[in-house]
Amino acid sequence: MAVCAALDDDDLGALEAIMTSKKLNANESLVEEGAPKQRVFSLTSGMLRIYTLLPDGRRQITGFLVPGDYLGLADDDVYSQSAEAVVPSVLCAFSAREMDMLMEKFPRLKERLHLMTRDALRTARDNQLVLGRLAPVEKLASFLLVLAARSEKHGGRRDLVHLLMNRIDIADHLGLTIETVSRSFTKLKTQGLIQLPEANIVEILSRRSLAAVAGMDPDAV
Amino acid sequence: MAVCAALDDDDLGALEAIMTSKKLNANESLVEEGAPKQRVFSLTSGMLRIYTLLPDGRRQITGFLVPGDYLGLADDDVYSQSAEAVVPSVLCAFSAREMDMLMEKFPRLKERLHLMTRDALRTARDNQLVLGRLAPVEKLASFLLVLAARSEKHGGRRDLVHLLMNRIDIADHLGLTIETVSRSFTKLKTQGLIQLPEANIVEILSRRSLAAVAGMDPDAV
DNA sequence: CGGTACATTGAGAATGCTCAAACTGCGTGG
DNA sequence: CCACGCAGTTTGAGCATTCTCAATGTACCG
Repeated sequence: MAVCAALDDDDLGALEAIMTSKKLNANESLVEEGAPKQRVFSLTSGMLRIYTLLPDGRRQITGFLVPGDYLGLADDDVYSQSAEAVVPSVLCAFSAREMDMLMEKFPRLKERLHLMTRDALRTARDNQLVLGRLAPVEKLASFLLVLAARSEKHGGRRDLVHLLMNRIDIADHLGLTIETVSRSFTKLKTQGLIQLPEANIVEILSRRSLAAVAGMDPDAV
Repeated sequence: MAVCAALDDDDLGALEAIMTSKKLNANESLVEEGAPKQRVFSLTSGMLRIYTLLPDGRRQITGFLVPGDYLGLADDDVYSQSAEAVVPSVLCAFSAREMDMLMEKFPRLKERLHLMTRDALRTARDNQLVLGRLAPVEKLASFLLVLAARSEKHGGRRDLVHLLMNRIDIADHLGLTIETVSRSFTKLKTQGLIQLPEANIVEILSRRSLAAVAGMDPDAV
């Protein structure tokens, strides 16, 4: 197993040399928006939520990190967002300075991170579409499809999603209240598109119909 | 004047060698989502809207490009979004292949584009906060402050914003209807925060209050 | 066997949307 | 030069949806 998931194989030796491991408990904070970016991270196991707070406490979770994801792509010298563990998590930590030096030394590592940054940008823009133009049930359907695709990519079943985050997290990610999230789950259940054997286990019964509900071209999924 | 705005001075000569100029009429399409990325662009004058469409016609404008902005940062081999001119615009066009080669040759150019990509990522995430957690008047206030900041950066007055886009564009950017956008303008006017001498000229009377309405810390502006 | 945290359901209120009409600025043609 | 039409914006009224507040349900843990 690649201890530090998904970084460039050639450079793994050099990476491991400067890496330290870090464990987080559930809901433990990792970085705070506005703090100097001294370290960057690669998530090994678990899940992180990346979020911004408004002065009055409203929260927008801009995304959830899964193993293989990198924390610090968007930031120059300060973190632009806060990050917390959703469940107990393990990360590889690197000094931001040393990582910068390593990137100069290993162009493929640099290229890899830039690829991930472009990917993150496309994802963020997809999220803008979801937040700005989808109705609640559509938002939830879209979210479940994203989670299912990730599950498949990590070797899981693409019709079975394990929700590591709770309803509050989902609501703060989709721009809804927890009640509306819950009602949206119920609607998808009633329509026969999903099953909820447990509150955080989703079985997708009809991928195509779910995609149609998500306001997408069903063939695009 | 830097013909191709805001690219690295050292590399300007090499850039100009591969560059061609392109003019667009208002509402003329530049690139379509899904098409192969054969060219990238730098906006010289005018304004572009970057957007995604849902199959049923709903539209999310993820951002507006102003002079100096670059089109193609997020894309690998296909455009991930469509782009159209808001007003008559002039751009520098580059072959994507030649630009890639130039990036290898001039590290500072590459670095510059990666910096712009990170910046775009932070902006996209800010937009997620706006779309997910702000009320209509807050969204509009936030949008006006962004435009004002850009106006200032380009040598204009920071309390005077010229809206090049129409209400439909604003609505599709903020996840609202045009009626709600219009009513939000009226509210900001009534509260004495802005004046609208013309439908597309906004005078900001109180920056701090506007920031407060936008759900931000007034000192952060 | 409570107790706690989380999720669901219900009822009423508030908000934003839909549909419709009026208003404004501007260009064209009588 | 004015009338007209057109595109864009604003305003109004009613409706649908989502949010708020409250209660109930459920699973897990000490």
